[in-house]
Amino acid sequence: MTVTDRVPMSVRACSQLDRQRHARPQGRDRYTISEVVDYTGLSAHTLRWYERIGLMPHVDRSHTGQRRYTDKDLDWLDLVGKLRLTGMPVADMVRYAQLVREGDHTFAEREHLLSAHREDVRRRIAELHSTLDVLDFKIDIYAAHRRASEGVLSI
Amino acid sequence: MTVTDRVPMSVRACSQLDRQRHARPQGRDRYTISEVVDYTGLSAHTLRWYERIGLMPHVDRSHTGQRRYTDKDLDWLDLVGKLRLTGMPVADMVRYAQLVREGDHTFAEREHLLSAHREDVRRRIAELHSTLDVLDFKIDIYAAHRRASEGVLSI
DNA sequence: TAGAGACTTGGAGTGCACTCCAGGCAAGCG
DNA sequence: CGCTTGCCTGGAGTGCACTCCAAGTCTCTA
Repeated sequence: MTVTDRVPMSVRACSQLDRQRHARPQGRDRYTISEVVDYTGLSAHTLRWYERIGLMPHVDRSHTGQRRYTDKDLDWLDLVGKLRLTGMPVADMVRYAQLVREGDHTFAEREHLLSAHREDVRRRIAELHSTLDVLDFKIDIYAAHRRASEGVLSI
Repeated sequence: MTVTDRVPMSVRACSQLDRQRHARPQGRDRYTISEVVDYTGLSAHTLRWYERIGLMPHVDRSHTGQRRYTDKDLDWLDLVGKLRLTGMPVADMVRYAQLVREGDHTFAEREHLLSAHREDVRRRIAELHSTLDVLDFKIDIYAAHRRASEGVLSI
């Protein structure tokens, strides 16, 4: 019985318009953190934090210790972004990342985790639709009032 | 570029099953806080907090100072619950409550606020659908692997 | 080779939406 | 009359997901 299911504002704000505002720089396979920032829209802080909490599958480093992300990392961040959009708790994503690291014998549990989440997403879609009905109803009332006061109905 | 769009776990957990686990006690029109807790699924803490932040349209009191909610209050809490399900920030709901208190001359702004939110909800539904596609894809892979290892395809 | 700008770290801070606590009042019951 | 139960208050605490800071290192351009 508690809170917690967020979809970052940032995500909502950016989702359609600046999606892929920077296409993936093809084929280099060793991206700096700021390139990944441009690509994903996440902040560098957040990327480092993801790593700290175990949400990234071991990011490579340059000889001086700077992060170098691969195409595989970007693919992973795409998936994480999708899951995040649906409000999957970070803890669940970390669990999934853990399973991926553990190897093929965790396939069953991964499937189960994703299936459960899919059910959740379906339920949420249904909830949102039912809210849309309420919004439509309310908005219709206000719109009717506005049209009336604008004189459209006063002929 | 920041967080914040929550749908309480509580809400998601309760939404289908124990919806209306306690039907509205008809016609009394003076409900105690614990009756409202049963009806809405919100905690008493949360109900008092809603009032404190201006999300409730002035709740009546008994002669000893205890809250007495009306049917109108329950209707309002239903709407708030719907908006909350969609992850509308509490600040926005407070703004809406304010407009309602201010009277009919705020109809236009209320319509605008709800319309903007409706767009938001529609966008979120679309996002969720696109995530469903990704989940389906992933789950198919795991399921195919499982079937293969179960020998279904080894004939 | 100097300076700007990008990168590193651990840990502290932020904002949201609750959630709980201490201390106290009021009503009903044996 | 004492006891339990339900309610009241302001303010502090919680959990999540970031977000920022300080202080230092590295890299690139002029």
